This record gives sequence, structure tokens and C-alpha cells, in this order.
Amino acid sequence: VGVSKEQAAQNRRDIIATANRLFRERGVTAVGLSELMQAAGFTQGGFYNHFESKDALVTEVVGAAMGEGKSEFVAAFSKATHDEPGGLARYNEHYLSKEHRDDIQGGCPVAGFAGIAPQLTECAQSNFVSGLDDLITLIAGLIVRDPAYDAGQCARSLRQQAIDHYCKLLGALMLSRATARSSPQLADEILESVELSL
Amino acid sequence: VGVSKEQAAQNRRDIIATANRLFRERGVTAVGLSELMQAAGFTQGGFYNHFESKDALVTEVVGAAMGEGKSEFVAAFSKATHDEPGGLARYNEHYLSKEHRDDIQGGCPVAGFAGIAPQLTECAQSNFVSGLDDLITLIAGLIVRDPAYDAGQCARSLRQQAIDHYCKLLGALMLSRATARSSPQLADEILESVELSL
DNA sequence: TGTACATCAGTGAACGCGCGTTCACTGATGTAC
DNA sequence: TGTACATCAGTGAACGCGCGTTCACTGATGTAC
Repeated sequence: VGVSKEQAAQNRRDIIATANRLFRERGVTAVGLSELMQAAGFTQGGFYNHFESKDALVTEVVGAAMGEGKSEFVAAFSKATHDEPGGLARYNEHYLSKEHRDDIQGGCPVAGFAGIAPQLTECAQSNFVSGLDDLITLIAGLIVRDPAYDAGQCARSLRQQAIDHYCKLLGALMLSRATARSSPQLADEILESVELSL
Repeated sequence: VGVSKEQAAQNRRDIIATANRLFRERGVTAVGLSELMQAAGFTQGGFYNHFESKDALVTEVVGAAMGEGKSEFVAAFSKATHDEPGGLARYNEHYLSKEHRDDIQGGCPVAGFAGIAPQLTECAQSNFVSGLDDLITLIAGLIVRDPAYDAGQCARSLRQQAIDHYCKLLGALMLSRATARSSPQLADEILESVELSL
């Protein structure tokens, strides 16, 4: 068939991007390689030109999703707000928005994979952990620049506060997603009941 | 083969209990009916004497798990502490303990199924939602009996506070479970970094 | 109380199907001369 | 710059396997008389 090296690399990225969407939406196990390749615009046989196995793909998908998530975070909340203080509030608002809740295919990759992370391969889970660690650090960066942050009250480290803060965001998002289809009312109520303080 | 009605009912309960464990640990899709029935001590053909389909089983499992979770909560934290105020603190401590984190097969059913709840059948998710709603109410009951609870500061309803509180517990538990295998250190750090205030 | 029979939980083989994976083949890309 | 050839991404058929589900059969339970 014949395809340039750049085109092949792009196709590889397309497969990963498609898998990222499908895996988050329906679960890794529920998505077959045949369906995946078809959704990405190829026939199923080509899969093994790019990946050694389905497990290897999953590992790459998690790694890529975490990397993209980090880049997007930096662009939207760290870089953009480097000289202005409202980054944390904007992140909170975005994270707990209905748009983010309804965008399971996209959005925060930690929230997208946390539910199945216990069942991931060691390698894939390791990519998850690296991305999570980066996110914690980035959130700590937002906290320290927040006007409400009081460096004096430091019984807890900045990192502890970042973890604490993120746990609540994650819990609310996952719970809202978990209930969205059966009870949209409860799903919305969850997002609205969470209070983010420093 | 012949089995009494009571025995048959018990066998049904055994299948549900086994499925509850296996589904939480490995995911619904990853557990086959053949494996499930064998784990419960039966041959696979018998499954359809008890359930109409795998989906029907999942619905029952979620419902049963939520019901048990509620009973256990009431026995351990509501009833036992009806006349003493430390129920909320004890619940927090239990929820964020390493034992609870490591017990994915058991423990809180909301945490056990929240990750896959978006992919559940409407019926199964509906059972999930009912159980979650009960849990929120029970936590609200603990909050109102907590010494630190100040009825005067009521900008937020008791229910809002319960949701807020539970989101953080859930987020921390799920994140700790998500990272436990690859980074036990981070998993422990998450549990220890969460601060529960009223 | 004792016998005859319907019920139905449990067995284990079988069904079609889609899974992850392999393979022989194609043909444009991209290098060697 | 032009020709010859190796590479390798993509194709599509095929592999064995385990999936969810069905079925004919067994035999103790539990009811009817």
C-alpha cells in the first residue's frame, strides 16, 4: 500500500488518540482491536505494525493521555496565569463544570483512568502515577499563587494541600459521572455541593 | 441433582457474593461466567437457572452490594454511635485506612463500583444511585451528631456538607487504590494528606 | 403414612461469535548505485 | 538525475480460544392423592 514515514507516524498517533477516546468511554476490555482499528480508519491487521500487543497500546495510551493532560493544564492554568492569581479558582470551576463532567472521552486523564487504574498493567499504571505526580505539583503551583494561600499556617506542606484539594475535585467529578445517566439531578447536585477552600 | 429450595436460594446468594468480589477486583467485563460459576463452586450451565443474563446479574450484584454496605454502615457507625458523638471521625479513619484501601473486593461499594458506574446498565446504575443517596443521608446523620458541627453557620445544607465530605473521602480512596501497585509510597501519601474538617 | 409424579437446581456438552494475534501478500516509499 | 531494489505500513483472511448463551438430561425435593 505504501505510506510515508510521517504518514505512518501520524496514523500511529491517530490509533492512540482513538483508543484514548474509546477506552475512557467504554472501558479497555470492552473495546476490541477490530473495532478500534476500524474507528481509526484502518483494517485490523495493521495494528501489529504499530504495537506489540493490546497491553502495550494501553500503556502508550495512558502515557500519551497523561502527557497531553499536563500540556493542556500548563497552557490553560499555569502559563496563562503566571502573573495573575486566579488560576486555582479557574481550574476548580473548569474541573467541576458540567461540560467537563460530560466529556468522559476527553478532559482530565487522571479522572478518565482512575477507575480502571487498579487493573492496569504495572507499566501502564506507572505512566498513570507519573502523570498524577506531575498534576499534584502543578496544582501546588496554583495554590501557592492563590491570594487566599497563607504561607504562615503551614501545618501541612504545599504538596499535602495539593493532594487534599485534588482528591475532592476527583471524587466529585467521578461521582457525578457515575450517576449522570441514571440521575442527572444528583449528578448536578454533586458538582454544586462541593466547596473548594484553601 | 436435586437441591432444597433453601439451598438453591443460598447458592444464588453465593453466586452474587462471588461476583461481587470478582467484579470489583478485576472488572465486570474481565470476569467470564464460566470462571465465576467455577469460583462459586458450580458448573457454568447452572447460571441461567438463577439469572436471565450477565447484565441481570450485574444489576443484582450492585444492588446487593449497596444494600450490604448500608447495613454495615448503620451497624458500625450510625447505631453504635447513636448516643456518642465520634461516629464521623471513626468513619473517616476507617474509610482512609490502608486496610480499606487494600480491600478492593470488599469495603465501600460506592468506591468499588464508581469507576465503572458510567458503563453500567441503566438498571444497575440506578441501584448504584439509590445506594449512594442512602450513604449521603447516613453521612449527614454523622455530621449532625459531630461535636464540631455548627448548625449556625448554615450557608450550606447538611446534605451539601455530606456530599462535599464524601467526595473527598471517595477521591482519596480511589486515587490511593489507583496507585497502590505501582507506587505504594504515593498511595499511602494520598491517604495521609487528606484532611477532614467540618 | 406411603406411593406417584411434577418441579426445577444442577450438569456438561454444544452453539455461534468476536476476541487477540498471526500471516502471506501488496505496493508506494525511500535508499543505493 | 534515473534505475533497481529493500523496506515496511497497510490489507484481509485465517488461527485457536474463551465468551455469553442454549439445551437435553439427571435426580433429589416437595407436592398430590
